[in-house]
Amino acid sequence: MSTVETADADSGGSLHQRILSDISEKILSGAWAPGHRIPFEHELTTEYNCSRMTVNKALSQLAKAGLIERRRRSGSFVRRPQSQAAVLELHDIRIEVEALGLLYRYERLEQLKRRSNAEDRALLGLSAAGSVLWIEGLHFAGERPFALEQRLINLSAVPEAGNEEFLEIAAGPWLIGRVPWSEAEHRIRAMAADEAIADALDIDPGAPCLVVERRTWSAEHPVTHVRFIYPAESHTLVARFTPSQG
Amino acid sequence: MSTVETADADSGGSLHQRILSDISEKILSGAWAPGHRIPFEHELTTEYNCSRMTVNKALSQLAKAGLIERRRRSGSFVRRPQSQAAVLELHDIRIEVEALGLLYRYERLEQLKRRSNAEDRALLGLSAAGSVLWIEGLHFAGERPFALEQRLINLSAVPEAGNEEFLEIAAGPWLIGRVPWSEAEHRIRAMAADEAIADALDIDPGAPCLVVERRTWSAEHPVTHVRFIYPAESHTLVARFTPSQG
DNA sequence: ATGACGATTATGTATATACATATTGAAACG
DNA sequence: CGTTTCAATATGTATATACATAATCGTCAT
Repeated sequence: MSTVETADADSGGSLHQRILSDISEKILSGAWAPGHRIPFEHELTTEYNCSRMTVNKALSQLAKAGLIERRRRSGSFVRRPQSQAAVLELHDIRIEVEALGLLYRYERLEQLKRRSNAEDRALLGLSAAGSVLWIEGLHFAGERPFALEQRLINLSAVPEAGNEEFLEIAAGPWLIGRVPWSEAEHRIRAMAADEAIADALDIDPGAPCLVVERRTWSAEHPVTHVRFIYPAESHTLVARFTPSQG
Repeated sequence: MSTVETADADSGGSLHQRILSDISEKILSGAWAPGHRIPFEHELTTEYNCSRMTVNKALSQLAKAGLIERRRRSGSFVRRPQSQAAVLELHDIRIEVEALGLLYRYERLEQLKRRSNAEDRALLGLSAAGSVLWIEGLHFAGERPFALEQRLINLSAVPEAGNEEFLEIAAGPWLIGRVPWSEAEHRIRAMAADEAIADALDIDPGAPCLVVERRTWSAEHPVTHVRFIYPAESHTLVARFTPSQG
């Protein structure tokens, strides 16, 4: 009953990688249904003629990826799909526009330094008052407005931003590189354009827009809140979901 | 210069877990900037007084998570943030509605078995003709329509679906559990409600809607294409982005 | 029957060791 | 001076081994 040996689909070269992909193939194809018990480590050990540590490495990764569930004394089992989580790629708008083969341009509409009011603090998630920077700008694709950006920057977290004039480059790309690593929360919804938005985006008032709001933290400190408003025709978000395999 | 020993923030108990969280804390806080060289494995070995395998396990995981980059002979380095990828949680609509404290109800509007036409094949990504199931249904939150669902099921992949009447349970929950594991692609956009949609959702024609389209494959076979149409007020998608930590 | 208890078992973590591999830096050479 | 060669080095992978831990099963006493 010795399997493999000749390798089905060598995916990475190392043994534990092959064990991993062999098993995930069985699960993803449905050959091993949810609830099915995966061979014990010592069985795989003889099947692949390797040590338990090698098998363990593969199974641990499968468990972390959420494909299997491991229970002491009982064995490892195929989990049933549950968390419908998808990976949403959020590109820089410049990239997005240039991918369409159009000329990108950014234009600042308004910029204002002020002491944070209650609404600012709510948006940023701040408890104490402090100064913030408010920026409104337009992203163009060719001649057409592509997206309206409304941004609030917490100057306590990024004081250098107070000295910048975001005239022709948006604050987003500027912030990346300055802020080390970040956590972010996105909210996506549809909205009807009000007068001001319709005017800026050159669309009809009441026309549907896609709104993407992002709140960003770095090391627990709120950094920025930004709202992108896209005319419905100009943008589609794409998210992919694949069970495992980093 | 011996650090830790007493443990800063025990996050999981095991040593390699602590090493991992110690280092990721340094990176995420910005203490170790992008490009910074992380101590060599043998240095961490003496710092934590453990074997190289233990250190290696932690660093390998950090590398897989994308926080660091490892180069032979040179060492490991903090990567700069790049791929703005966020995890989008897509819950079952029933869950979504019940989380709002409202009564959930599903009502089928239309169901039709037919031979796939060109549009069906484009939506599902099928090359050959075959029979498909078309279903339209409404999800209610209390008395109000919450979302309109338009679904196409590839009966070659899920023949049993042809015998079902999706009268009071939506096809989504039914498909999960029947289809082993899946890959999915989502498209999210805004749209103005046309007459038919406005009528079904009891909103004004032209009102903004959020549209989520999902294509699903299982073991390379197209399974279903579904379009959820939400009135703008009824739904906000939330996506979170955190650099690492499984 | 039922409950307590200990043996068994599979996984979880860690160790010391070994060799492979890629890359760097320096020495040797033309 | 430029090139080749080689040794040093850090990571990558695998092994055999050890003990910890949790869950299950059978046994035994109540």
